[in-house]
Amino acid sequence: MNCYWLMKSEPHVYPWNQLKIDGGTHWDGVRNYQARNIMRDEMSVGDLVLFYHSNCKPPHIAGIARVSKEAYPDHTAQDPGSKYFDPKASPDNPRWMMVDIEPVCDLSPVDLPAMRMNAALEEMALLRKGQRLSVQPVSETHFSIVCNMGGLDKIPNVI
DNA sequence: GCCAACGTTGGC
DNA sequence: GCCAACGTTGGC
Repeated sequence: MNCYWLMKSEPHVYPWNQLKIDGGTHWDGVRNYQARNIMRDEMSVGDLVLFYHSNCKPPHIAGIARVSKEAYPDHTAQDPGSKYFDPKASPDNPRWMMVDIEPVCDLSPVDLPAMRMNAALEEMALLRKGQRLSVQPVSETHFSIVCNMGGLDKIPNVI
């Protein structure tokens, strides 16, 4: 079972700094089945997450988070006032799930061009053409390399 | 702002 | 179950 992930957020929607201020958050609003299935079926408490800022210049990984709660129904799907409302979601069939994450440590930003220039990251899902998944698996090797590029000597030890 | 690459929807 | 139309993502 994979233990390393990458999750995307647009900094003007929910930036890394906000996660640090909040001390943790529920990852609501994922409306893609593949991403949902990863959260629902594969993520465990303690798994580490690269927190990626998309849709900014340059896109970059800003920090490391950890999964602090396993998947449970995303209540925003059943809230007509939410922009994530889904009329097909119900208490019987919540349809969408989320996990909780909390910050672990900062990285000095690892930006996308730098990652593209690193041949060892060539196979990383994030760098593959057309890859849009907002929640994606990362191999331990790739995770470790990104940690190094972000100024850490190794993957942080987290329970 | 453009647009390629996806994913989803819904008529048939 | 096919697939055209449409919507979204997200780098550039």
